[in-house]
Amino acid sequence: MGAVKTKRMPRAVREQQMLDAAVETFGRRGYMAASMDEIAELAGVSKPLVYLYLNSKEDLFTACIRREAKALVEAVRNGVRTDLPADRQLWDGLRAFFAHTAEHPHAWAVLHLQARTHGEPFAAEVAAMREEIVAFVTQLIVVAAREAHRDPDLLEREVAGLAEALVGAAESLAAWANTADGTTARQAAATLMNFAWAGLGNLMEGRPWTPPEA
Amino acid sequence: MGAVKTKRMPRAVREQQMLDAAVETFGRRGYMAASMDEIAELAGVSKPLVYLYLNSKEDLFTACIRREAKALVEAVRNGVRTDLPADRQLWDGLRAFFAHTAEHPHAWAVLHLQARTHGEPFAAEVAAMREEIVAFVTQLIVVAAREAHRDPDLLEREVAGLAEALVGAAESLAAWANTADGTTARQAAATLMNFAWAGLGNLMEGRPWTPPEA
Amino acid sequence: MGAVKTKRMPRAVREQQMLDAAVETFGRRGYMAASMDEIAELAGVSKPLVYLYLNSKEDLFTACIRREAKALVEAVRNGVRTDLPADRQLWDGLRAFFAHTAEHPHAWAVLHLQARTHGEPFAAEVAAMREEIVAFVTQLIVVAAREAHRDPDLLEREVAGLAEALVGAAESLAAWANTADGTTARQAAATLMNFAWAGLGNLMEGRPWTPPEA
Amino acid sequence: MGAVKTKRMPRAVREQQMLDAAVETFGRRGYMAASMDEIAELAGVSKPLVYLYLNSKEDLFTACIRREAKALVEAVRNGVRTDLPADRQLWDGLRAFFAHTAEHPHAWAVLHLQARTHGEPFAAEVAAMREEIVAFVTQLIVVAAREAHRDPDLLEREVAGLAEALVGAAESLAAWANTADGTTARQAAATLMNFAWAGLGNLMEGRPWTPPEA
DNA sequence: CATGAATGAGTTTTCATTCAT
DNA sequence: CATGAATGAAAACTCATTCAT
Repeated sequence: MGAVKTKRMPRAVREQQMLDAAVETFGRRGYMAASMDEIAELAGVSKPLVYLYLNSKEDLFTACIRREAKALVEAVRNGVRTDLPADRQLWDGLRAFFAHTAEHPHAWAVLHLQARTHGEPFAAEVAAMREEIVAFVTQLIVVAAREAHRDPDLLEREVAGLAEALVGAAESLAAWANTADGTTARQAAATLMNFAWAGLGNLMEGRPWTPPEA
Repeated sequence: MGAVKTKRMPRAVREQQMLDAAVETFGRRGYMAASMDEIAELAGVSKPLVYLYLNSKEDLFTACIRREAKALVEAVRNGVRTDLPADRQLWDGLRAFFAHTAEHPHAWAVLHLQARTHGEPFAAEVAAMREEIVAFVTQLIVVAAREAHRDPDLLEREVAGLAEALVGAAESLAAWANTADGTTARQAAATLMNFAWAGLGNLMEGRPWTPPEA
Repeated sequence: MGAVKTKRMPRAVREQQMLDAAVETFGRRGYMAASMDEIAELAGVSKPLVYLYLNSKEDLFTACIRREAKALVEAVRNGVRTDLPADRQLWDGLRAFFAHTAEHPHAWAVLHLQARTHGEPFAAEVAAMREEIVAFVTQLIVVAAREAHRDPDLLEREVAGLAEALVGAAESLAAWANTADGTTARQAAATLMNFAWAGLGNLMEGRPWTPPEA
Repeated sequence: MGAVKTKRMPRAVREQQMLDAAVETFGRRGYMAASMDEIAELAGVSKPLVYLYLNSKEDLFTACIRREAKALVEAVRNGVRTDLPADRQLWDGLRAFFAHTAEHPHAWAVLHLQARTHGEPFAAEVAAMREEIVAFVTQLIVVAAREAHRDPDLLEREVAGLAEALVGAAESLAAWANTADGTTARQAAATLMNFAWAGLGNLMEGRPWTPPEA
């Protein structure tokens, strides 16, 4: 599984290999239990090279978080077409989210578990990403309320908590969805849409939402 | 801060003091960063005594998880009267949950963050507790469906995911709720009830839920 | 040569053994080149014990400097009887100094070479000791001038430099004296007395050397 | 601060730039703490080039010592006119010595502190230079004795120690003199002349200090 | 029972040094 | 010539864990 020991690679490439190895190791073992030795070996390089390029264990971890946070947000963004109705956007976003976390379980472990468990420098990094997603969801809810011709002011005090709960539920279901095979990713999204959108709709109007194309 | 150094305490008491110290230290520093030295000192005993009673760091951590998992489940159980309607039970359970996690932040950190972040032996321990709670919620949903004269079989495939999502949302909101003061604990429960119950009700019937004695 | 590996010694004793080993190693190899491994092995203990008792390499080095500086000053002090005439005091002090440095070459290397070569924290420690000795010598010169019924005010501006030069010369001769056997220690003292005291006498009798042109 | 990165310099020039950088770095940081990376960067060349020209850290350090020792001896030599009387030669030599060490503090640190602190290969190098200076001073003393029409044989056994003490005092005063501004360099020389020459004169006029009790 | 004394094994990190291009 | 890429070896420091008393 370790990369083929090719010699003399350009720095940018080697750095990505190191980050790959680091994400896997941090995700598997946890931040503290992961040793730089193991990461270096998995990356197929010597430890000094890891330090030369990434400075320290902390910096390496931060680099992992940044790369994976960016990748996750982009995956969700790319899964959504902003010209579609809000419910469709949420549905697509959820599916992209579950698909990405299922495909990159170590990255998800780093973001969801490790980064939050090891102090401010790292937690803050992930909190920023999370806020971006919560903001996206919040905006979707507001748009949905507007589409339903509801007065958004009335909902405003609830929206923050709702978005927070929705994102929390999604994060929680990610682990659940990733246990079984790919089908469940879609199912998870469906479950959550029903759970969330129907609830929201009920708040605002009263009609359950159903996933498109069966 | 450390317990008063009283000599000759019965073993059971000493063990609890050690677990108190361990939970606080594990919660504060994380499993790996917590040192047995610090725990022993905080407990007011010598290190060999910790080993005599609790065998190893792993066993000590496991003992912490077990004790706190049990305490949390009991807190939720004690907050609920099974002779009341399902929605009331859920509402009471959520409030008890948020109250307990707010009162025992280190214990909650151990269960929610540390235990899940450090490999199977510990994660499994917490998963067991979680399943107990999910089962409780699942049963509440089934009862609610029955109270609403709905065919529970029709819902069965959804119920697992719903309960999972509800619990996940609750866990997620626990951190959110614990940031501000006690009022928010209640608010968190209310938000979650609206989010969840209204959605469920919608699925089954179509009536929003409102907290009692607002 | 390493201490006999006796187990379970009281802390105070072990600490002295460690300092012995550290002084020898620092003196022999230099501060940076000395490894904690080597010191621990020479002391006949494991490295963690060295850290447990002396905290860090820096602290260990500082402890060495303090102990040896104190020992050297005390050796000189004990060699001098303050009720004797000034020249006799200087003679006795010099002999004590040369004897002590000859008997503890590693300690002298630590104080004279290593401590001054590795930055403020350490240099300051030695500078304090040196000032104590310079002050002692300065006072002897003043007393000698008074005994010679000379006006000390006239000399005041010179005395600082003279004491400094005398101490410097002594430090320099210490290495020279330590090369050969014990006899040379006495000879070194005699040489220095001749060098210094005769010069001082000349000064006080009003026959200073004056620089050419201006 | 680093030399301007000009391409294609003749080897001799590049080597001098490297030595400049090395002397500064060794003087500032100490032999062990100085890293080849820092030296190469300060010299404005790549690390392999340093190795190509100077072989190893040890060789580089030795080259520094040799160059600076030679420079110091030459500075003293050039400051002295051998056709003048001995005391004048000593006075001029001391002034040249203090001036050179004040102007090249890093070089002086390398010679006086670093080289002597890091084992035989280097200490020997400096010892050679020192002996050259001691020999020069010894010869001056002998000449002075001859000028004073004294039998030099009588003094022979003392002269070595006197020269040693004089040089040691000078080395010691170099640090002292370099703390304040240029004026003190001259003062240091004067102090030392007074100290030394007067003492010598005393000796030769037959008024040596004699140790008590034989 | 309780503890001061002690350590094996492992951690992160740094550095002098060398190739392949 | 010149350099970016790469590493073997070792250093300081920590920690869970155990005896001897």
